[in-house]
Amino acid sequence: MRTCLDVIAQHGVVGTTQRRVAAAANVPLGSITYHFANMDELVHTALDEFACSDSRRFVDRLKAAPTPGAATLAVVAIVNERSSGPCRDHLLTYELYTLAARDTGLREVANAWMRRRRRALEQHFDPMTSLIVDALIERLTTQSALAAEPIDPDIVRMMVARATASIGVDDAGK
Amino acid sequence: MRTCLDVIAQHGVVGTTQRRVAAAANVPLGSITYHFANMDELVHTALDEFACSDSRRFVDRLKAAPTPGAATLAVVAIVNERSSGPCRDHLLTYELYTLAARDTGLREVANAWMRRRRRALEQHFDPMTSLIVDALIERLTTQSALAAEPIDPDIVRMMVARATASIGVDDAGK
Amino acid sequence: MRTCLDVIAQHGVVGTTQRRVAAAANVPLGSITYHFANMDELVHTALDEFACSDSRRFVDRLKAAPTPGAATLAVVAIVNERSSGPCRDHLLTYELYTLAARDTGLREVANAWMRRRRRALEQHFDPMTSLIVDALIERLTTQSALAAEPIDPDIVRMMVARATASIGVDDAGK
Amino acid sequence: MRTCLDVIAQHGVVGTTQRRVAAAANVPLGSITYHFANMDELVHTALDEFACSDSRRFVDRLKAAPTPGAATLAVVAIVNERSSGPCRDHLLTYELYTLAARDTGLREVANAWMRRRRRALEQHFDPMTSLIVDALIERLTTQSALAAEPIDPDIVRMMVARATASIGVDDAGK
DNA sequence: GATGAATGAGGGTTCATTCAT
DNA sequence: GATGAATGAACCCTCATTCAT
Repeated sequence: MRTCLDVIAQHGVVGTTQRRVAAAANVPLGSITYHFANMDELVHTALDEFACSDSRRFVDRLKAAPTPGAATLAVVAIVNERSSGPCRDHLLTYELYTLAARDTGLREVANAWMRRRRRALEQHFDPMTSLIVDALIERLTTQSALAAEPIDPDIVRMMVARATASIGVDDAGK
Repeated sequence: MRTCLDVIAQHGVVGTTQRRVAAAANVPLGSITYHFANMDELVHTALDEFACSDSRRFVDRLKAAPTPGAATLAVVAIVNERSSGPCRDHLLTYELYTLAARDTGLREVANAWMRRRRRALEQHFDPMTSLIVDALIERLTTQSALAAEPIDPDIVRMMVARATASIGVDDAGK
Repeated sequence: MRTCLDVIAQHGVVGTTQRRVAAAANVPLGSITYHFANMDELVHTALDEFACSDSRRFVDRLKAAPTPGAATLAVVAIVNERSSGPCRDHLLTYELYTLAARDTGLREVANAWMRRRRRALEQHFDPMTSLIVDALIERLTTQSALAAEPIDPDIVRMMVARATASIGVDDAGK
Repeated sequence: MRTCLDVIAQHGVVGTTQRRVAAAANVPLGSITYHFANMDELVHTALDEFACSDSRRFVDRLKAAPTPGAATLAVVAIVNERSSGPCRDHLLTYELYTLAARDTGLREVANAWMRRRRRALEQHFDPMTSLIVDALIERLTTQSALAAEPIDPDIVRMMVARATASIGVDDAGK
């Protein structure tokens, strides 16, 4: 099952075939169609699991932060990790988005995923800031995935600080 | 050529075949392989053109804004339009991102696209704010594309205002 | 077992699979291969039973006729029933013929079936007439199964009368 | 195309696959699906052609007979040929019947075929006799195809004579 | 004895690509 | 230059059959 996600990450949904998954997982070809009625069901199940496990990691991380400041650092860490490491998660994220735009079933998966991330952020920040921070995380990840060189961690820190700082300012204004 | 983008938007890169494009464009099948060496080249060319024309519209729109306030309004308008209308542009955007994550050639196309958008924003905002605003635009667009109901325009206005407002505050602090 | 015949009648031998039979009979899939060594054996057994029960009905019916005239009426009734009702029997008959033409085992089944029918007729008619009547029954059944509208019962009566009448003439000549 | 009929005759519609037809015809596999949209279309087309050419031979033969007596001899000849030679035609006939019982498109093909045969007979005999003779032809053919040993030509002659003779008798009675 | 999970061969079909016209 | 007929590789999927339970 995780193998399927690896195949999707490597070849894209476009290049994900039963044969490739079966070969990568070292299981007979027939077992794929035996356990999953459809090719669609296979991809759906795999991406669903990805969305769940990925958001769980995200949520756990933010839950562990005691203060907004710590939460900010956690966000910075998340972005930096994604920027540096292999972009498997980022690739899968975009495959999910792309399919979700057309497949009603996956749409709810993607929605739930975004919702969970936002809720985790809202434990530390107000809703608007949370959405902005979430947007920033994704944008920075995308940028570093596409850019030739990784983003400077310092810049990431500054950007996240700026995005979260606005609350303080805003709250002060109230 | 534009027909190809329509096919991609409708069926995804996954479901884009020479036959479908040829049929949709009312051109003979052979002409596809005649003008484009590869299937990849066809998709590449089409998405390249999309990235150019889409960013051109974006840039023109911001260039027409005389003040940062007007630019803010322009951004709000852009988000609202994308949220309400058919999501063709959004679909193509994600197809582009997804392919770009794997295809070196398209990566540069996507990079250039993001760069152009950011530069357009930087005519009115500082670089960090620009990136945040850009992130916000994309996030809101994605959200409305996946959500069942469109986002409330008022909320969009408030969010963009918040994102752009931070500069003023920040600048004031300096 | 009767369920298997239903499946054959509905989908043809072409579309008869163990899964379909098992599902239709509400028995576990494994029980099919457990009781029948082969798929062929299953079909063979089913068609054999059909041939037996079908010819038994035919024979009983003719045996009940006291005179050649009553036998003629019985034949007319048989044709009319087959023409009007659901063509399950006719479908199975043709599946049997088609398979028998290639399968030696089923060939004997089909032969025995035709023999029994002929013998039943020969209780009332001479051999030649019996064969002609048998031929007529089948032809009329086929025709009504393929035709859009059922055959007029009156015509059936006349045709059968004509076919059987020849004996009288023949016998008179002797 | 004729090769397809050969494959059907040899393996039955059950065992007729694109690969087998392609191999038998010495054409590439792709050409099958290129020229025929469906597997069904292939079989339909092939059986249609068979029905046409077979009935044409039948019709031509009867048309060449100058008198009812000559027609009777022609019928006997037809039955005898079918009984002795390879049963290709008989096999195809039954495949056609079996499929026609379920496929609306082929049903018309089978109907037209039977109609043409009957019309040819009606040039020499009255309608009822024609139908009886037609039935007899088919029954004798079936019988010889399924029987171990071929039918005695003399018996065939007598049976056909009996079937056609009835008219004379009947007409005399009027 | 009875079951159903597992297998892999083979099915129809789609498709990018080639090349004679 | 432009076309579409032709090709065969590869796809998803169905299925009879096996065998551990």
